[in-house]
Amino acid sequence: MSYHFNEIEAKWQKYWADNHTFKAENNSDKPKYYVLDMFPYPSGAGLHVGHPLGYIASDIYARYKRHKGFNVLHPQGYDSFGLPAEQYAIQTGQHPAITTETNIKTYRRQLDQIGFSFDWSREVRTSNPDYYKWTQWIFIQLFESYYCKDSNMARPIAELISVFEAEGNARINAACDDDVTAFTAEDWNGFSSEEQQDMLLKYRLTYLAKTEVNWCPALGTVLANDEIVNGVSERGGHPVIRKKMTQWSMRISAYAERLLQGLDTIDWTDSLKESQRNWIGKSVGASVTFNVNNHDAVIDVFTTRPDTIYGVSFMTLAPEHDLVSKITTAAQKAEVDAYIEATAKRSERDRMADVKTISGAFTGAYAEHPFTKEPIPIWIGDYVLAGYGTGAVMSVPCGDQRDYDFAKHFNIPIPNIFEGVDISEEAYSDKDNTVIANSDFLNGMNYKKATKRAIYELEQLGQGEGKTNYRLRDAVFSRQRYWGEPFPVYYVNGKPQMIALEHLPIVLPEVEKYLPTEEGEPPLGRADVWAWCTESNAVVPNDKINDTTVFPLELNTMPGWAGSSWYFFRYMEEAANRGNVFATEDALKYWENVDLYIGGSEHATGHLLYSRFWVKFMHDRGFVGVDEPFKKLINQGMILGTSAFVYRLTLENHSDYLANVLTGNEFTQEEKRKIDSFIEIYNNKVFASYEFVKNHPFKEWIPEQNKGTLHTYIPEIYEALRNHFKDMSKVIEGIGFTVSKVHVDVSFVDSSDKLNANKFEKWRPELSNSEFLLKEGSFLVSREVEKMSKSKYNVVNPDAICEQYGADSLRLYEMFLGPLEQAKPWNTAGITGVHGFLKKLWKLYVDDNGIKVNDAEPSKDNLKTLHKTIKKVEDDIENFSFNTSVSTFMIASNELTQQKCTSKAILEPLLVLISPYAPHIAEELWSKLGNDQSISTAPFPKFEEKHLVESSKNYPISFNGKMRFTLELPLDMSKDDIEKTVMAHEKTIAQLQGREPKKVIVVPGKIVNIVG
RNA sequence: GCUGAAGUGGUGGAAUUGGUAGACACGUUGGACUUAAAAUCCAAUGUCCAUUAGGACGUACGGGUUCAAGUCCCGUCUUCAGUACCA
Repeated sequence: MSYHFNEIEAKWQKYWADNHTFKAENNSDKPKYYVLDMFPYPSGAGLHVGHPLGYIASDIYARYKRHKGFNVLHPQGYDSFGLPAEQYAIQTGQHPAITTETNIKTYRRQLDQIGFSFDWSREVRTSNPDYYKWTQWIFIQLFESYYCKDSNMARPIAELISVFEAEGNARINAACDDDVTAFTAEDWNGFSSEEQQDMLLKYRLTYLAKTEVNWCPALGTVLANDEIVNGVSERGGHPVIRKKMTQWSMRISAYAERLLQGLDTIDWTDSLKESQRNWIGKSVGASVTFNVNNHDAVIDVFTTRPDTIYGVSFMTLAPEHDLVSKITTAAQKAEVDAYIEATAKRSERDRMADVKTISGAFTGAYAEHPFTKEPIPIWIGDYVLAGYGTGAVMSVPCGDQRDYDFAKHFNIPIPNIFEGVDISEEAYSDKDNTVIANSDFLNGMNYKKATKRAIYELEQLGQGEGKTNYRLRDAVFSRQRYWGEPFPVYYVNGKPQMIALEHLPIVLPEVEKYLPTEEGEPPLGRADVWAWCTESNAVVPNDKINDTTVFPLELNTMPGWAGSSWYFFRYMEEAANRGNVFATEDALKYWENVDLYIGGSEHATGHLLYSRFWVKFMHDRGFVGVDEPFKKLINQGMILGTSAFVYRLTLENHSDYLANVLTGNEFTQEEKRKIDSFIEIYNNKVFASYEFVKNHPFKEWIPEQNKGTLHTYIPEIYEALRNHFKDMSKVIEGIGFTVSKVHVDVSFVDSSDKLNANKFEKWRPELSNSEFLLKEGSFLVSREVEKMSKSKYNVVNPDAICEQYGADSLRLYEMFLGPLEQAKPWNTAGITGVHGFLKKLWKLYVDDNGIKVNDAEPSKDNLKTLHKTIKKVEDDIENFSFNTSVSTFMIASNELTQQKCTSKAILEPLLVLISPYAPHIAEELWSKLGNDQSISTAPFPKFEEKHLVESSKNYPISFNGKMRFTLELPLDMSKDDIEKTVMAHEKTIAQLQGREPKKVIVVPGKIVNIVG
């Protein structure tokens, strides 16, 4: 009986589905464990072998936890709103819901065939109205909340309103827009309803604001930064302009400090936490107000170094700063205007990328130093960004390198305010060893003391205060797209109104085209039935809009991160109980949060920050009990492709070339004609084995297809051409060629990098009848590691692997490739190693007569092999070191085969160890051993130290640290006895050649080292 | 520039606390079986020197600590990822 993996795998996948083997229970005596994969977007291309890597790892962990007696929640679903489906819809007119459905089917089939232990009964899809009903509900809750800085949490907006009614906003300490001014209870009560709504919007956790976006008029849409290349759109190369649009924003900045502090409570990688810390960008310092001379104006700056305030020798404003036009003197106006114009032309990217060019202009105006009252020239410079802080800097050239460079460039004085520091070459930015000088009351103080004192003195003057600044900006939440969640919002007199929970979901309307309207409105502007009737509480046709009972609905949709910011809570509830709540309290209480989250690092500052924000908000408002979504998080590394290249010859007639003329090589008309017809037949059809190119000095210069040309004279190839085309040497003499490197589909190449010429010729019509220049009888391709992508022909589909080797082989091999978190290249050739292991494993249990396992008493060696495997595998899984477990399994099966082990006492527990990795073969052999229950909850074997206890050790004997030979000695031998035995050994005597050792180091159980 | 991770045979990688560097695989070479191929099995395989015995070198590079360094310390280089005129 041999190992028929296809049959076995299909059988068990069906069994698991039919028996709901992996259904999680919401009521269980077992401890809970929640393992989650990052939400997949079901793309049209389906899965390639890189995608399941993280799913396999999490599946191993989930299965392991079941063996360890946990009630495991391991769900899966789809982040099914998104741009690709919408773009496909724009191109083809096909409704995104249909393509999404098709793509999900493909995904599901591919996932099923890999044998994941998902509880599919809990599947969610963000584009499903039953789901996005609750996304809309959360949005409403954000709208109905403000952030109270006193209690440091979100609270209902109603509380704020009652304070406004009773006493105005003077005592309110809340996160709000910068432009909020003070008002009294009388003011508030006197406000019109519209004025009150406007004011509340400045406090709400989601609010409407005019935000600058990258608007592409030609595409009629807003683009993300990475969709813009060199100032034009990536698609189509259309111009992009900065445009202000009214959009929903999320007041995530209110949570900056808590998002930062929360990082200390979760088990994430340092690099990930570091990215989030950088993104939040906390800096502690002071805000300082400078009066502008001869103007009724002030410049506010934020500085992290108030201690250096006496070193200020100029101010720099962003060219876009509002004050610039007001304060610029007539004499400087021309220069300043020219500079502003030049800056505006430079794209944000150019401006940021160019660090070397120092540019700026003097406004002619002066500010007043708060302490010395000296005039300080005000400059503008594009190294100051309008969007960060206040858009203005107090420039301290002696302490900041950029200020220093600017001052040097424009001959601005650089006063030195540091004691005993040379600043003639560069700025001195070391905070720790600073002693302040030339600074009046700050003289002699260190950074800490001087900072404190400077802030105190500024407060006395009323010109500054201590302040903490965060880089984190509020997140824009509107998208001008079709395929996303509609907002539960309609507008009365232009003011947003929320639709009550009982009328949700507001379902995405039908449109006849998925493009923006001609007027530049989002695609929902094309919907005919998209108005809200406050009497029937229903969506009604637009022509009913009367602005008394029927109002227009919001035209934007929500961004991709809306649905993915809370989906992990939805999984906690069983589908049957999801009707009236996003998840019941019991479910939320039982599952708490995700214990293990696995996914790619590209979500470091997007999804992973936004979901933390939403969870903290939901926690504040009492909707969930936890305030972090993901306790432990692991990033899986990317799987790269191993591209294959062939070397193609592009032929030219060189009969008249100098080289031939010089050698006296002449061609007759007849010969030239032959050359031409040869080229006609064989141009771009002759391929040279990589062996010919391998040692060429300019190998690196050989261009890829269509990427320039390089004439390469490779004598071996001429030689090969002459051999290949017998009796045509004269023709060959007259031919010149260019070699270019061409991607070839990796499925045509075998494990030894030999090309399958048949498959290659059938690939494309123009490749038929190709000629191959072999070296030593074989045609080799070259290989390079690149990102896996269709255009590089290095994509490997898991379907093909499952078909040829089976899902268990795929699972093992993905793990075997290397550490989970590291990027590593895929090379299908290596899979024969793990596949061979599974066959060997099978043979350990089954021979031609069926199962061969018996009740034989296990030998000492058998037990040793089993228990060292238990220990190693358990440690490995706990440390997410899955690659080393696979090696351990191989070693165990090699050893047990060697030992001719047939003992059930060994082979049965071994199956449990392997089952998280290769569940199908484990189930099959488990049932063959007579078990009638699935292996999935069989207890994990218990490690027993006693089987590993050794009586002797093969000591390495080193001389001056170099191992020369080994010696088997009893472990209970004393240090002295070991030394005596070793010193008396003939090999030791031979090594020493009569020398007297200076010292003998004996570490019992480890090593002996003889020095001298 | 900054932050983080990493650099080990032809290749993927192992070495968990400083203690036998290269486990386990792939590939390669040779052999067995076979009419042949596939499959399977056996052996060798870091580099160099040597017929053998054996020896020298060897974990990016240069130093250091130690009886002993892939592992610890200092410096340099390279690669990858993230981020960026962040005041």
